[in-house]
Formats: sequence, structure tokens, C-alpha cells
Amino acid sequence: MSKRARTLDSFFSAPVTKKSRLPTPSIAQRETDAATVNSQLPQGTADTDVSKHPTYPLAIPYLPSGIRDILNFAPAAEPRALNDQPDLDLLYYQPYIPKEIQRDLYDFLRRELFFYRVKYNIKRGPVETQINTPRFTTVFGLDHLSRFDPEGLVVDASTGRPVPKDVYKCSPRPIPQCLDLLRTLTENATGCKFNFALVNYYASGSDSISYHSDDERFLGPEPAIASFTLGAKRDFLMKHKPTPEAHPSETKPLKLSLASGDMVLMKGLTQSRWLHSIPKRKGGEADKGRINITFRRAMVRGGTENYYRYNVGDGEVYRWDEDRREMRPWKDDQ
DNA sequence: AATACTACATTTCC
DNA sequence: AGGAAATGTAGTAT
Repeated sequence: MSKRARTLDSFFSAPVTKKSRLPTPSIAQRETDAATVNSQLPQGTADTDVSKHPTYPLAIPYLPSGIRDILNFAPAAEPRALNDQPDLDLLYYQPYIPKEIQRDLYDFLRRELFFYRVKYNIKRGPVETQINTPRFTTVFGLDHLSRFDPEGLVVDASTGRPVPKDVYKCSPRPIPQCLDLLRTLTENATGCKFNFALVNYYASGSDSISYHSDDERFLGPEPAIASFTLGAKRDFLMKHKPTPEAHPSETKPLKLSLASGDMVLMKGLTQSRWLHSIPKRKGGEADKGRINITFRRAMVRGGTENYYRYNVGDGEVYRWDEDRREMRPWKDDQ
């Protein structure tokens, strides 16, 4: 019908020149589009185009051309290798995102993406406790065993046949164009492959993530994870995992002060042998908002289930409120 | 894929 | 230089 026709129109007209100051589609229109039309169109160029999918609560605008043009100059710096300690294998780009677009990209993503504040239960022994994730999260992507067909349907990666809907408990969402451009760019610069984009928003210094490693059951051995910072500077702490031996490992904890535009590529044995965290911080720049984007490659369906469980969950949608300058629960009738 | 709180020690800030 | 604030660490509760 008309919405499908409009999508095809924008596809066929996308490559030609377009005004750069056309208005962004209204929230109401984006919601309608996202609920009715699939995406994974060829990556167009018009500033009015949007990424749509039935799993999106609302459509996500394409990256504005002004940002996209400058992004093609990334990485803005050569990486520094951090591998002077046992099992440590990092590339540190300071920065990766060119300075001229760091602020615009941060503002764009905070304004246009939707986030969640996930709650979940863990049980340790007999006691079950509820965890309130101390950060805003969202995720897009699908593991190596599946892909989205051009209609946005989840199909088997090798046969191309539809994956029965009870294979995944979650509802996988394609990576929107604005993040997929950065994903491709990062693949080309690093030689690594990624099929997931996780986005965290640390609203203040009281948002954090405690020490953890990214689970190799989902990512395979020696996984590569690219982690971007936009917005406020935050400390990134790393420490070697405790070793079985009684004697202390000959490694010392590492502190990286991640600034806007920076990218850290964790690879080799880093995930299996080291822990990392973003600790709470008081005052100064670290008490302002920070967006973190990580790209990774999930190898198995369990990875997809896990990432949606802990980064989307089943709670309400949050969106950035520019007037109140904070994330607020988003009601779809507002 | 834990996080929050407390107490106390140590470091950094201004 | 020195008091305040922030941070680090260990233990505990949920």
C-alpha cells in the first residue's frame, strides 16, 4: 500500500541529489513507519530517509550527510598498541572519530535512539535478587548463524530459509543505517568482522558497569570488540583476572581516560584474561553523559538471546527529552 | 554480564 | 601545606 510504495520511492530516488535542510520526520510518522514497514534497504543518502523495522518502537533517521561525509575520514589517528603486559592486546585510537563531528554524532545518537533500563534477577545459592542495570542500554544485530533478508525477516544464514519464530525467544533487530555505517568503517579499518552493535548511555557519573569480561561462549576464542566513546570522558579500568597460583600475577591494573571520539579495540587474549569496568565518578566532566558503542561478532544463537535479554529486556522504552535534558519513559501516545 | 552500601585507607584536588 | 573531596579496597547485604 502507500507506505510500502513510499519506501520504494525513497529507495529509487535516494542516490540523486537532495536538499540537506529538509525536516526530520515527525515522531508520529516515524512510529507509524516503524510499525508497518521493514528496512534493510540499500544505504541511501537522503537526509530524510529512515531505518525502519517492525521491532523498532520508532524509525531511526539515517545519519545526516554532514556527519557522514566527515566520518569517512576516520580513523582520525593511528592506533597505539597496548600489549606490554601478559595477555594484554589492545589498539587505542585517540581519537577515531574526527573532532569536527564528535559532538554532532553524540547529539544525534542520544536524540534518535531508544534505550532501556533493564531489570533482571540473579540467584546465588538460595537467594534471588533483582538487579537494576545502572546505565541505559540498547542493542541491534544478529549472530553469525542467521541474517535478515531484504524484507527484514530473520532467515538461516546458510539456507536463506525463514528461521522458525520459536528458535529465538527475543526479537532481533537489524542494525540501523546510522550505526551500520560506523560498523562497516570499523571493519575496514581493523580487518575484523562485526554483527552486533551495543549502545550504552551513561547519564551521569553514578551510571557505571562493574568489572566483567565479554563472554567467549558467545563470541568464540580471542574475540575482537571495538568500543567507542562519545560525550563525557570516563575512566576505563582494566585488571588481570586472578590466576590459579597463589602468587600474584605480574600485571598491574590499567587506567585509560577515554575521551569523546576515542576507540579501543580489545583483541587476542584480552577478554579471556582481563576484566574491565567503568566505575562511578563524582563531579567534573565524568558526571556528564557518555555514549558507548561496541561492535562485536556473536557466533551462536545464545549470544543473540543474551544480548537482547540484558540490553533490551522487557521494560519500557526511554528517549532523550531535550527540554528536560534527561532520558524519560516514552509513551507511544505522546 | 551484579550492584549497593559501609568502613576505613590512601590519593588527589584546590 | 593542609583540609576536603574523591578514589581504592575489603567486607557484607540484597
